[in-house]
Amino acid sequence: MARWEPGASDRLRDAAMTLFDEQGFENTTVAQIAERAGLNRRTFFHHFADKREVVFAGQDASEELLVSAIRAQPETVDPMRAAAAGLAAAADTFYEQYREGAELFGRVLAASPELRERELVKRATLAEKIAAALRDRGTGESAAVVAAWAAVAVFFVARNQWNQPANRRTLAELINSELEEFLGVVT
Amino acid sequence: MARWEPGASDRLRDAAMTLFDEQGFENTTVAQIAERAGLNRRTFFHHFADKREVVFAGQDASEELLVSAIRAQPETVDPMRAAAAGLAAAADTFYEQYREGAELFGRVLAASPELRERELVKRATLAEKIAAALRDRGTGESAAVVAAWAAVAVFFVARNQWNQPANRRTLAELINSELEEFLGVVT
DNA sequence: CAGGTTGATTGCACTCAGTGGCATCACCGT
DNA sequence: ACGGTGATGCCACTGAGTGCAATCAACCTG
Repeated sequence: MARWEPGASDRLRDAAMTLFDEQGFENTTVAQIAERAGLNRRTFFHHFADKREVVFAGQDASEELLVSAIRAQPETVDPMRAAAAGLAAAADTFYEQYREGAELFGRVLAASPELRERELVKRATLAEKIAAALRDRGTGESAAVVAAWAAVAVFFVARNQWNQPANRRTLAELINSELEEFLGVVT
Repeated sequence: MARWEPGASDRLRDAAMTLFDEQGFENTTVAQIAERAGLNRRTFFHHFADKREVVFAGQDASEELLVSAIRAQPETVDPMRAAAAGLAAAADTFYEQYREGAELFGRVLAASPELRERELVKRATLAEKIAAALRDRGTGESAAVVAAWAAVAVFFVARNQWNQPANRRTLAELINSELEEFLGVVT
């Protein structure tokens, strides 16, 4: 077996997710992950900053899309609808084909407080990006931050519903209906 | 010196905050904190679950107040205003007297990504409590979560402004003005 | 006051995450 | 063939967090 097998990151990620699912995040050591991927422990840390990051690998790919979708919204659309439209666009392109992966991801995440903590960082950076895009559209400094966090909350509420096995609606649909439900109660 | 000096937790917390401020969070070891507090390293972990928790010690004291203030709001008040009123009430009682402490807290937090990550967990549990209180008032399941996160965002935006040295307004005032600015742009 | 109970503190040994430095290897262009 | 580049491997080290058992101060009870 050649030492230079391609796709080291992917192999590490697959090994990690499988082990996390089987044994739990805390009961899995980085050494085990590396061994299953046929790599060295040290190599794991060349690919991922820490043990938690491997779970979220490649999730920022959708973010330029998100931001440009927000910018593409007409000036007349209010900030929350603009942000939600961006999230729905990103969801359509990147989420709909991942149902199986999303289930595994959700299961692993739900089982580990440490991973849920890290996910909150992802939420926060997402909210920051959205807020910046909203500011560029002319929304006030503070209102942009609040609207961004509200939109992110809409997104995650929708994603939870989308992850339920019984669900048959698309993520974008769920985002829009959650958004309207929220806007309905605050006016 | 008796071995049984009272206030071990407080001493540990003071030692930790001072050291974090002087040297940074990552450059400070638990052993240093314990030594400065005149205690053993192991004792630190009997008082705090981990090195990050010491920074947030005693912050949940205001949460019953928050929840009861939300419940005390008239039925006619919309969810976001109810949540913000609760936050303002908690702010009035617990924050206004801590200006100096809040500055130190803010400085330490701003200097450490690890601590900001942990703070997001605090935000999330706060949002959960608010959402539960809103549901009890009759707000729909999903809208309650979104409104809660939006209210929490309002709170933290306001707290950031309140922490600025130039600021002269109370935290409750800032919460209300940020809230109205947000509600103004989403309608 | 002796003796027992309780809870806070201590000490030790251990696992494991994460890091720094350096060697090694595969591959690519010339 | 040769030098460069980047991915991988090895080793040793620091420090967080844990499990377990011993110790000690204070308090209670008879």
